Amino acid sequence: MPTSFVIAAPPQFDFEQTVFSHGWYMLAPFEWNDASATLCTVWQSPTRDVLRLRLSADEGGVRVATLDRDQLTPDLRETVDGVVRKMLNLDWDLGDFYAAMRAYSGYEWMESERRGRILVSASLWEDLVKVLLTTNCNWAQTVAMAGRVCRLGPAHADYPDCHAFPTPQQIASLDFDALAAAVRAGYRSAYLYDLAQTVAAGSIDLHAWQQLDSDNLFLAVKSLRGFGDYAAGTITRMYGHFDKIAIDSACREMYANLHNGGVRGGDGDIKAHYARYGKWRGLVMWMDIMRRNAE
DNA sequence: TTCCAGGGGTAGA
DNA sequence: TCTACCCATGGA
Repeated sequence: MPTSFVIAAPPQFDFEQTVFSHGWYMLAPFEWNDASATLCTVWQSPTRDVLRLRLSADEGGVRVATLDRDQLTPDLRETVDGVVRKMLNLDWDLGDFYAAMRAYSGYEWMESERRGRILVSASLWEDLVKVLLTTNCNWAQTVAMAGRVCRLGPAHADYPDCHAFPTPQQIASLDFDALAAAVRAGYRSAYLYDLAQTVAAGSIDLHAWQQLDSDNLFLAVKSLRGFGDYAAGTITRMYGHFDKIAIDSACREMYANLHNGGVRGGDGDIKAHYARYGKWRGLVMWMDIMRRNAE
């Protein structure tokens, strides 16, 4: 029997706008159910229980159903609460963003549609892996590679096809050739293995990274092998810093068609265009990509 | 076959 | 700092 509870959300929160803030909802262990408008995921608790969580919109905020429990201990409920808050970035206050954007015509929809909140994974480690898997490949390949990585994670006791995302220790403990064959991520496999070993060895503290300011988080991500300006800019945006522009092929295509008459501009042109939005530039750029994709 | 996708590392200038 | 080239993978 499932049990559920509601997490209060800020007034600017919109569940589906957050879920669809980018393609993360398509990456395992996330799974969107269109008929029920629910986001399901599989999550491993600190005590190594593999649980299925189902998130949905609720009048009070977000309803969280734990499908494998008829009740939760206070400790487990607090931990689940924290993970869901993190995934939906419920602690972001976008009021200043909306207020700043009122000075620009053409962006009224951001506030009226309660856009700007971005879905992330249960852990920074998982987000780093997934960002790495977006580099230099199309989206279908990213989805496939993320699915294969997730299948290396711990399986649910009663649903063997349900896997939580693997921990760095689980990836690091694998033989590299076996990992590469299982994931089929090409040259990215070496970067994935490096990251897992670095985190597993305790050489970097990803919990501490989440307390860093924008510049230092950007530099920390860029210090990892396989992570450049795009990857670092994407991670900083997902973790609440918007003063960087993560330029990739989608950004260049969007800029050409939305702001430059169909003509491709240089990366410097793109940065110059978004500089007017100050500390919000990265979020405005991302919203432009989402708007372009929706056209 | 060739190109390229939600890029990054490296060598050489 | 900038450019050219290379890097596995898989779909178009």
